[in-house]
Amino acid sequence: MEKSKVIVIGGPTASGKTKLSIELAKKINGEIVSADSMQIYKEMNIGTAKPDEEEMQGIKHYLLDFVSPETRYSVADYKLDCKKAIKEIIEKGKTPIVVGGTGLYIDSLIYEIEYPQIETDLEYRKELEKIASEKGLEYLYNMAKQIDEKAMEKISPNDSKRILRVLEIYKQTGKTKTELEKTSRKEPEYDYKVFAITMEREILYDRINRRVDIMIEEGLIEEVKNLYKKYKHMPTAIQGLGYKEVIEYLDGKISKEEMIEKIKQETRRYAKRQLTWFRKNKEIVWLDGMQDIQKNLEIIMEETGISK
RNA sequence: GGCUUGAUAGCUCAGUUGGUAGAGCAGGGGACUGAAAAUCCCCGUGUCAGUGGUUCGAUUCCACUUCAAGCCA
Repeated sequence: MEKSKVIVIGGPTASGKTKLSIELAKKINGEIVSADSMQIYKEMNIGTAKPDEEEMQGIKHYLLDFVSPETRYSVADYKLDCKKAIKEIIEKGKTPIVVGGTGLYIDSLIYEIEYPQIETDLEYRKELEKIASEKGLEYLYNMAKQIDEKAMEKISPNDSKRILRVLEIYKQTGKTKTELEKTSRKEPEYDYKVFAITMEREILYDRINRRVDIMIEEGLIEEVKNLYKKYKHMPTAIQGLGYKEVIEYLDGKISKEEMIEKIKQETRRYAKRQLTWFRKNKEIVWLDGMQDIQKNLEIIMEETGISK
């Protein structure tokens, strides 16, 4: 039996993914699954540029606005949730359109990466963090090297998160990261067609700057204030761009102008990293974000062979 | 109008006792398998304001010009 087609649209922040995906969904009877590590959180709307009801134009969106900011959510969760959403859409006889800027999430999907079903061992992580602060990160780096020399060839002695992960994987699964990754990629269940939007850097940066100004006008500071008041711990949500900068401002560490500039700059850098990520995928079909939206829809329909 | 100080990378500046120059920031490239909007790695040639002079050789010293800041009229 032929695999069902799933359209995937990536691209940097502020490149017009939301708009394009909604137009596409309208045109081909599709539904949208978000692939965005921050838009999953509830009460984080302005800063994540989450589409509102009006923008969605009645198109159903999955994996948006459904996780508490207190929750620790990860790629492994995403992979499962996303597959479930795709299945649901296909069962309805519609076409799934996966849209978002989180490259890692998209890769977990299109390469059908399987993650062992385990919970993050926070105790162990704390323990490791303690060792790092007492004996230095180098100590952990060497520990990791003992376990998985091959993996460490690619990991910098300064990359604390990856060093910890190598150790955590071994502790929790008894296998090394290298061993696990040898078999983690499975045969994709669907026929993924991946697109990514790009545009001239200068124009993209301009759009980002403008978008940040709009976020401030729409009440980003208020939004963060409320979150900050309500939740003590936001393990992953707090990492959202803009959120930590506003908190620095609220704590009086930086001025409002400095805060705005910082958000803009960090967002520009983020967009650059996103582009680097998507560029790595040689199968990707690039769309020019400055070109007419109808033209991009045509390209997508031609490449996927989906009409309707 | 006179005097003083300055003019070096996109920005802020350092430097060359005369042998064509280097930091921070900005920016660029890359990595990425359970925090990923995270985390991390790599990348610095520019008429040294312009013109002329001294010199084997000037971005460096001298003169003039232009521009900027400050001070005095």
